[in-house]
Amino acid sequence: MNFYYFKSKILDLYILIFYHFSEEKNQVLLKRIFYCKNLEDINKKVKKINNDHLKQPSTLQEQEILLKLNNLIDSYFSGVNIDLLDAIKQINVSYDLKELFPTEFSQKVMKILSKTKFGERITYSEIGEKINSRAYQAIGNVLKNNPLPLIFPCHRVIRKDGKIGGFMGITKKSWETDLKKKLLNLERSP
DNA sequence: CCCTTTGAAACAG
DNA sequence: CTGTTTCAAAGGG
Repeated sequence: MNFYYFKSKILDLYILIFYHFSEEKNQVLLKRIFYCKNLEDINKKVKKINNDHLKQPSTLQEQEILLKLNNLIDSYFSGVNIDLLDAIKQINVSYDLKELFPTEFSQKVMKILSKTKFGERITYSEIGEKINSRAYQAIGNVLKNNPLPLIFPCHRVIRKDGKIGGFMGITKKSWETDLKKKLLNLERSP
């Protein structure tokens, strides 16, 4: 597995990406994305993975793809209406749906989430209705464990009472919930 | 089995 | 309007 990170030019935030690169397909296969507050955060996450063959991008091809992904994400952060789930396909970035979401329940949740577009919001309750479940906390659990935030826009899920809801496992006010707010705000149409 | 979980609803103050 | 209590189903240990 490889990792790559960059600092956003728009938001005060680092993005850390774990991925696998296939030279045959010239494709970056996403495994996990993290929002990080600072470099220390990144170090912790990288150490935690502690995979023997963990390395940074080596080939020119993968660097090229990652740079495109970097730019795509920063455009998104600057308020451009981009469907990341779709846009990454065009720059040879992909993911394995079954690997990311092994259970039936999580797949259903993510399928509904994938349908929410830029600027839209959905509530935990509405997701529950659509998948015929009232296990709201379990839905929150799936979203918390979302391996590819941003790509799968879990920040668009808010509470039914209009409150922002939790983010990255944190419910109280924090930089995590502030980030969720920022992400929702930048999607607001001008 | 036991515990926790990015929530909701009902209720108290 | 803020706290509590109960509910609910999935997932990890």
